[in-house]
Amino acid sequence: MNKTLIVVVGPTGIGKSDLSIRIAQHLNTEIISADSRQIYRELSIGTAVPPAADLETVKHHLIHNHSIHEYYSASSFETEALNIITDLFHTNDQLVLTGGSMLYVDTLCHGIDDIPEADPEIRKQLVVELEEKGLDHLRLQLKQLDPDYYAKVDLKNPKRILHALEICLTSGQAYSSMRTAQKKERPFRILKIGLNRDRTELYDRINRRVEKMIEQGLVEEARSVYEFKNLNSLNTVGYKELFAYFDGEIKLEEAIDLIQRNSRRYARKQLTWFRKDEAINWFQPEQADEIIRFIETQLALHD
RNA sequence: GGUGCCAUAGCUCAGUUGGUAGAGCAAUGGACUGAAAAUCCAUGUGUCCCCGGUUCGAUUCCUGGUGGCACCA
Repeated sequence: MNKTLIVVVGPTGIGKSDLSIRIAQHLNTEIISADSRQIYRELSIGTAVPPAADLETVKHHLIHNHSIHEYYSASSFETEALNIITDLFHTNDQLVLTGGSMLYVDTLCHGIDDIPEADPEIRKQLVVELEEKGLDHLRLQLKQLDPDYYAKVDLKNPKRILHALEICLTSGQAYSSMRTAQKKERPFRILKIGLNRDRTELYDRINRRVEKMIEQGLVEEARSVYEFKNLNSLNTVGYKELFAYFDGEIKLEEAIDLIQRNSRRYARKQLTWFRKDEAINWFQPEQADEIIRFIETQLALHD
């Protein structure tokens, strides 16, 4: 197996994009993005899509390749990313995957269970039931249809209950019977690089980056998609807070503060997730040279 | 310089009729398999500004000090 996928992870605003470009240039290869919001072509500023110059320097995949109106999921990502990767490995021995969407990275590295897509009508119906009759009502249904999953699911999390239920109702089978939790083997090697830095510095950078986004026109970008604010794709830090401002619920200053706070929390959540992944080799952002050397060493080991 | 008010968690403040204290926000830890930048759970010890006094006991009352604010000179 002489094909290697170099996976760059870390919290938002840490410098993953710059490092990935550096690595891709060094290896003369391309980058696949694992970012659940950069895939939307209607969004650029608030999702921190790399500048055009960077996108020209190194070829990037899975950026701006969908619309906010399309259905998308971790499973869609697995399929798309795997197709591109398989294809590119015909001409490259190494590829770079970079992104902060924890579940997407995980799905690509380890796979996700083969579960049918939920019937949109059933989902719609369940959402109505949740609103009108409450979570208890859905819980009871799940208890009957899939007692095994009911026993281990987070019973306070509406999304978990609703999803399990919609799968049971769509497929006629228990959701838990389709959950294998088996890790898929990939026909390539995965080398994970994690980026982290002092928490205070990271937060400073995040705060400043948000201010820069505002200067670059984030308010206008958010306004251009305001009419679709109920789409899931727009339930996103940087947009939802500005929608509240457009609705007259908060002042612009408050919206900006909230974007900063929610970005900080997102970064913390990413770190919580990545921390438990023992395959990650951690570095500081300014260690680019060391990282390149580390990758070279690791690649040589397997030749 | 004088007078008055204030000093408690990272911030804004509440409170203890004297028995060493708690809200909001911020922050932190965790969960996570088709909505994941989503969704959900959990977490509050801090010289109660400092020295001294009264008291069995002071963060609380008193003297002095320091710092801040306001007003008067």
